[in-house]
Amino acid sequence: MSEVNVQLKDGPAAQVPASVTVGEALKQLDRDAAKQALAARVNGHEVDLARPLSALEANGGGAPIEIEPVLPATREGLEVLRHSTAHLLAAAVLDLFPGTKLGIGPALLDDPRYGFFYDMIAPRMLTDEDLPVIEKRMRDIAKRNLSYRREEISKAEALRIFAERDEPLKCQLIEDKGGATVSVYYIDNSPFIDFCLGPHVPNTNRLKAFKLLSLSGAYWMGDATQPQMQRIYGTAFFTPEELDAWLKQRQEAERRDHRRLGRELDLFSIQEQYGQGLIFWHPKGAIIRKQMEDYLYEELIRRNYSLVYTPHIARRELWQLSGHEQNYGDSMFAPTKLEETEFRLKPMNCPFHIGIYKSQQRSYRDLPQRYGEMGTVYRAELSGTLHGLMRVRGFTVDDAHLFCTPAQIRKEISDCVDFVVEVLKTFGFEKVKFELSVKGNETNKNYLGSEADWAKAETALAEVLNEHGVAYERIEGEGAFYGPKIDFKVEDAIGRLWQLGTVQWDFNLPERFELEYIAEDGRAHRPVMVHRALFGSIERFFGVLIEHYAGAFPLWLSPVQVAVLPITDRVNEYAERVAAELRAVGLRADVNLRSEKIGAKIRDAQLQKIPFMLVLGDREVEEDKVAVRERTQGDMGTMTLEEFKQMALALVRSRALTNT
RNA sequence: GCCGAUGUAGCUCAGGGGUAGAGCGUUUCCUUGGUAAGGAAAAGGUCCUGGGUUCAAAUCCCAGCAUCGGCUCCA
Repeated sequence: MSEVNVQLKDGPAAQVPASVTVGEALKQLDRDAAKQALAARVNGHEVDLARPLSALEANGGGAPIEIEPVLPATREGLEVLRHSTAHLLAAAVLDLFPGTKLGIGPALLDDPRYGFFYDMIAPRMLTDEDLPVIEKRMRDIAKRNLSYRREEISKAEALRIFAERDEPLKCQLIEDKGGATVSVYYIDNSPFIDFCLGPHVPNTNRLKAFKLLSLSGAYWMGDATQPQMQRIYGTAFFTPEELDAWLKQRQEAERRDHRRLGRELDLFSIQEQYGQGLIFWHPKGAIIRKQMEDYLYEELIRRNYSLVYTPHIARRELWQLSGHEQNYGDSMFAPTKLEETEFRLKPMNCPFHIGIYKSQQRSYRDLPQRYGEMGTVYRAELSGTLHGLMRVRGFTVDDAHLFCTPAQIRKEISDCVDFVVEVLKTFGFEKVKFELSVKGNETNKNYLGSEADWAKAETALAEVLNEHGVAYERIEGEGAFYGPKIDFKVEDAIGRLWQLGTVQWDFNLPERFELEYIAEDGRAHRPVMVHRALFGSIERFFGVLIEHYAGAFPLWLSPVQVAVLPITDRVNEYAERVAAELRAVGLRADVNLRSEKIGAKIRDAQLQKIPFMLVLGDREVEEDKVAVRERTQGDMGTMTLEEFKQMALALVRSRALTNT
């Protein structure tokens, strides 16, 4: 019998019969690893443990076959586990609902919300009540310790098998993706078979900690014109402890939901009777917004922007000239007519800023022109997409448009990225995802601008990001049709990514509006235009901010900065005087005169996440001092009111993120 | 817009074919206290809206609206 040399990666070697499986070979090399392994990498390729070595390509020159276990607690291990659990889910559904047509069922590793899903079309619509039943069946199947069995068959054979089982979606996948031979996976003694590359765990009893999470619709191939399938989401871990910890963390995260905190802290509301997706900023939310805007205005002026204000509606022809009506008309509110003239609400501010640019002839000496505005826009978002402050129909963009010469644009973009980084730092965002979105090769997007334009712009954007030491992901096909852009996104409490600001290069509007400046040569030239937003939508930024701080804002943003808490009503007057003095220097102070014990007043202030409390009793009046309690540090002892004011004002002025 | 779920007091939620429930909050009274809940009483409801079934609907059925989780979209 022929023998082959095998070697554990970075480990011992051995000689084994060529007929053994990968798992058996691994056992010879490392008994412990073989026990734990979910799959293995053989010469760098992930395969099942049950694959015979003879079926895998031998190395030339007698070099040993390299085997590496795919272990739990690794990304690859988790992927195998979750992917196998998705198969188990499909097996359970097929068992319970014969005739179900399978779509796709991948593992999800980078989505903090879910671990896997399977898309399918069941003979009847599934409901939430089916999930526990399906989950139970999954457990039953898992306990039967059934094997995941791989087979390699010809494409024609695979098509025949899946056609026979009336799996049209699988047939389409095989047609689209399959080579001459394809691999299929069975779960033995179950009705399940899938067109799949693998690898998978050897058998179902490796799946011990999984949970189905939710049911939703999903379009086949992600295309809204295709039939809608049902998607079941779930997650899986190696141990029940890991699963429990994850579920618990998820619950914690839900407590940080900005919609919940918005209500509890009285920051904002959305009122059904006034309209979906329209935000009411309550006094406490509004004062935070004011701080955000003040900060930004300060920076705009410091960075030599010009502030502008523009209208909320404009003649329809403007949106036709700008191209918004043609390209985004579906998301614009319908026109409204006045004395034979049609107007439309603005979905963007750019045409207005262009109007200001065009209001006079521009010389190269006037450039760059940087127009900044908190511009409120309205977009007809589909009802199903609305989400708290994150996705709304009316919002305010901290919008700016830069008009410059080609020679200036590199510097302008660099300054924009610098600005972005500064803003994110000021608000304490550390985990930010930057994306460089560039042209793709889709045919449905009618890209403007030459290849050379795109290449030049992309290079400039990439270089600027590198210069600022910003890690980014390059995404093809995500660029706007009119130019490449830098987007940045942050996560909400449960890990959904939301886009905040953007820096976009525009090849389109300067052409459409025939923008010009007179250059040194005395002739008219076309300026370059950049769109730039930092918060993006102030509403969305606020929503993300609420979740980021779980409502416990830094002092400078806190709606109430100081809660003045008299212990007895003998000191109410002193408390009022202290609050008045705080307000006189610009600190936001509230006095709690309720007939409650000090513990209750402190509790109220803590729950409202007020940064500082001043506890005032007879002793403080006597000494003319205040007893300071900080939100997280607790009792800080007494000091004079003057000392407290200086401390608080210093924290506010520096926009400190913590009070230590 | 599409698929699924949900809609009961200001908030969080229980209940359920025949007087509408709790906790928190609110108001009033008592209490004047030293670093996360003092006591008592009261007020507070179109049980989302509209239709249907029924002697009787908040409860069952249908439709609509809104919200939630996704999908699609996202300048």
